[in-house]
Amino acid sequence: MSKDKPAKIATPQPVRGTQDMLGEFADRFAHVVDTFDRVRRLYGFKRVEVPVIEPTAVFARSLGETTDVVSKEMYSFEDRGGESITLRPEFTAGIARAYITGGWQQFAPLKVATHGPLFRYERPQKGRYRQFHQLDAEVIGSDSPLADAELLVFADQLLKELGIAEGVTLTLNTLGDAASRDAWRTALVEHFMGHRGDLSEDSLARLDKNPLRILDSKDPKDRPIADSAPDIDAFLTGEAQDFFGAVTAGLDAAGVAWERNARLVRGLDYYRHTAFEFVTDRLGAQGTVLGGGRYDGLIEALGGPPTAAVGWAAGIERLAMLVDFEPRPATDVVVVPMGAAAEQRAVALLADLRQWGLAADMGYSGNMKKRMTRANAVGAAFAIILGDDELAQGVAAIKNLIDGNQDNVPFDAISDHLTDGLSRLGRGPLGGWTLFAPYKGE
RNA sequence: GCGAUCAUAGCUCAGUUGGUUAGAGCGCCGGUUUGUGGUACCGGAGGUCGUGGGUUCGAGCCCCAUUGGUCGCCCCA
Repeated sequence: MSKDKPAKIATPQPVRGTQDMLGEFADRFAHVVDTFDRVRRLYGFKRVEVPVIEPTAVFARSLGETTDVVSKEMYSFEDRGGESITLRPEFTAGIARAYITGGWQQFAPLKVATHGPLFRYERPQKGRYRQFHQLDAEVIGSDSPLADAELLVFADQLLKELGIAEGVTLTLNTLGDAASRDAWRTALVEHFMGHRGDLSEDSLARLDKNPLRILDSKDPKDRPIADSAPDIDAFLTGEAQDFFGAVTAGLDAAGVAWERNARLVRGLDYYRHTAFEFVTDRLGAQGTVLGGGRYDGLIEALGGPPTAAVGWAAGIERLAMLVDFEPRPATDVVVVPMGAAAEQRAVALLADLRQWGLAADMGYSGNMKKRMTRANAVGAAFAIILGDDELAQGVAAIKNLIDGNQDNVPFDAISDHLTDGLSRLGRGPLGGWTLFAPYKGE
């Protein structure tokens, strides 16, 4: 080992497509989750937690072996016991598995919500990560269109409370029941076969794997062929038609705006009937902010009893990017002690402030000037200055950092002084958010 | 898996056809103000120009490779 040139330690880089969040984006992220958690209670959805890892079969069987997610995007590995384990690429399959193995049939119809990290081995780009995060809501064990409608009204209210509903539209389609879907699929394959030569390369591959996906192809070559393809409407059974009608009637009754998009399909195999996406043009190539649909066949495909279910998921990062907000300053009051005696008294005062519900802080070190500078930098409304002079008089010097006024306040009047001052400034006593968007708080 | 594009200080960036000691703003530290922040002025620290090769008398700049970021295709939230 050389003494004058120690080998430089190479810092490990973060895994591609993962992100560290600090400051503003972390605040936005938390705000999305907080809002979801509040709204979800209004709709009676229970919080559930499910594992981040599942046996690979949970996803392979439910999403469809040929889907991209399963065939090339899963983080799978063998554990020490030789079992194939996969980091969840979505929530629905794991929740369906839990429903079966946990005996949750007894609670049907069951409304559950969760959120957390998901993993997909994809090329990162705007609004797309290898570890990403979703909000998720499911209604399991009901074949009523009221469940579909309720879920959509829930999603709509969530987006409104996040203040992003204006740039986002709900697009809706039906894939029909199994019989409708099969008949439609056959007709589509026939139609596309007739135009084989004119299809894009990607769509030729889709013709084998998932012909429905040709319908929403972005390739201009495909558009005329896709646009002239038959809609599902002609193939819908009477029941399927009634079902879709009931869903849209529910939306209309609840005042939720929607658009029919007959070209909207879903990539995963398990979807039936209702399929929907809330889309925006503000996220580059990633238009979908929240998506889902009905998946009546999934639980059976996992070996459970025939069970109807609907659900949706929303990308937290994508929502967080759309949210337009100003974080409220995190600290209201900063305590500035001078000298050892004052610091002891200040520690006691700091504990009181926090117990009164004020967002209060005190630096670990620094002279007065430094501490005042920091108090200002964090956006505090008040600095409480404690030195020997104040201790001798039994007062604290409280400086209003907004208008610069300073008062000597007896210790027993500090609480009232601060509370009054904060309310005059429009700051509530507890940490919260001041939003441009309508947000009513708890 | 494919394509485009970028990489210079903690951050955002400038760097002229290749030419001495690589610059700015912000931030940080110190001072003007040894008990007072936000404005102003003065000073300071901080960079092996992503990494490795090559061309050249000479490379931040040109060439090749590699890694990473960003954006797009596929697919998806």
